[in-house]
Amino acid sequence: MALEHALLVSLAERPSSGYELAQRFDRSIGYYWGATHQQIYRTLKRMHSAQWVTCTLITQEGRPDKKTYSITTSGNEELRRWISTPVAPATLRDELAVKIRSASFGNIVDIIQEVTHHRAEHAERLDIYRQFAKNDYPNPDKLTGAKFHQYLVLRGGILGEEFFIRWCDELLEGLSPD
Amino acid sequence: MALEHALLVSLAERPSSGYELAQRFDRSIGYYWGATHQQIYRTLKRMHSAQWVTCTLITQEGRPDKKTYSITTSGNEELRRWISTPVAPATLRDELAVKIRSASFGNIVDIIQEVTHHRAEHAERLDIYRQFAKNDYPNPDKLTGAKFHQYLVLRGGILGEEFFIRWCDELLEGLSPD
DNA sequence: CAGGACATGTAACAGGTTACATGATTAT
DNA sequence: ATAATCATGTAACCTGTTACATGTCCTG
Repeated sequence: MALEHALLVSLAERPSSGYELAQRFDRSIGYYWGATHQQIYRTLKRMHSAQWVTCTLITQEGRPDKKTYSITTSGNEELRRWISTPVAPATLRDELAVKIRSASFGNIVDIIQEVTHHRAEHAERLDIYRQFAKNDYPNPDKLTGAKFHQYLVLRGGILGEEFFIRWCDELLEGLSPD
Repeated sequence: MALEHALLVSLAERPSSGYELAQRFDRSIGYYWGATHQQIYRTLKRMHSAQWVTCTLITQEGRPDKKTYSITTSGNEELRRWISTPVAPATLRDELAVKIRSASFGNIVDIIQEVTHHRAEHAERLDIYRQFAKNDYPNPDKLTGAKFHQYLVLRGGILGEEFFIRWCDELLEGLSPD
């Protein structure tokens, strides 16, 4: 399961609370592997039972207490083990495709509208990613190590949104409201 | 939920058994919305309770009996309703991205090998889709109706696999075994 | 004073995966 | 003989989503 390992990587980079991890999953990591805070809290608990992480309660004043998780030696081992274990290549899974296939059985105008909306959302995400690339990785050629790997993932996000937009454009070109 | 509606479209095209639907999900439909036979049987049962489909037991000789499902009027209504109800745009979800991000914490050679393997699988799928396009849709400009919509979905599959391959190429160019 | 940030959680449910089970016919 | 195709299912499990719950501090 990738969520556990995504959390392990995050914790290997720096110890964090569930709340902080959830925020990082909204930015950056979550761009290719989403998770809600509930999922994260639940998974952290399981990882704690497995002793992949330790948990320290930090009492704070003026703010709610928090729990800071850190990766353990056995968590690091698990991460290495997982990295060297092949996973299945991703498959596309877009509900829009199901709708396109059923276009003849419904209202074509509604479908065109929806494709337009999807295109806009993908374009918005692409914009965010490009901003991100510009601000955080201005000189990608000079990057090394973890930072460079993060950049490669961001590139995946950019190429992915470009693909979605191109497909939406083909759809809009092909579908006509007759 | 898209699986129900993908099955409704399939049944709107022609009445089928769960087994036949599972096969079509291996080909064509499953290229963008996968489902195992267990999922399909379970979902058909639910759809039957909802009266979106009718079920006829066909006794066969020399072969196991089968159940043929057909879409009902209320199933057609549900399909139309769903088509006109917006769904969220797809998000990418690739475990490979998680691995790339954790590349510094594991064996880089293993990761390069895995990217190579993913690239090969995506290239294989792309090949299949292109064959499919060539055989089943030789003159896309002249297509109309449902057949054209199917072609547009296949285009999505082709563009998607091209994207994955391009990303894998960037990864392989960027990652070096030091 | 309202709303957002901080911080963690329970509970119910929906959807997807994996393993196991059965059993006839046909092709190699 | 062995495997593949046809055909349907149960059961357990894992993952993901949605709603609800609590309570403080800070900012506008």
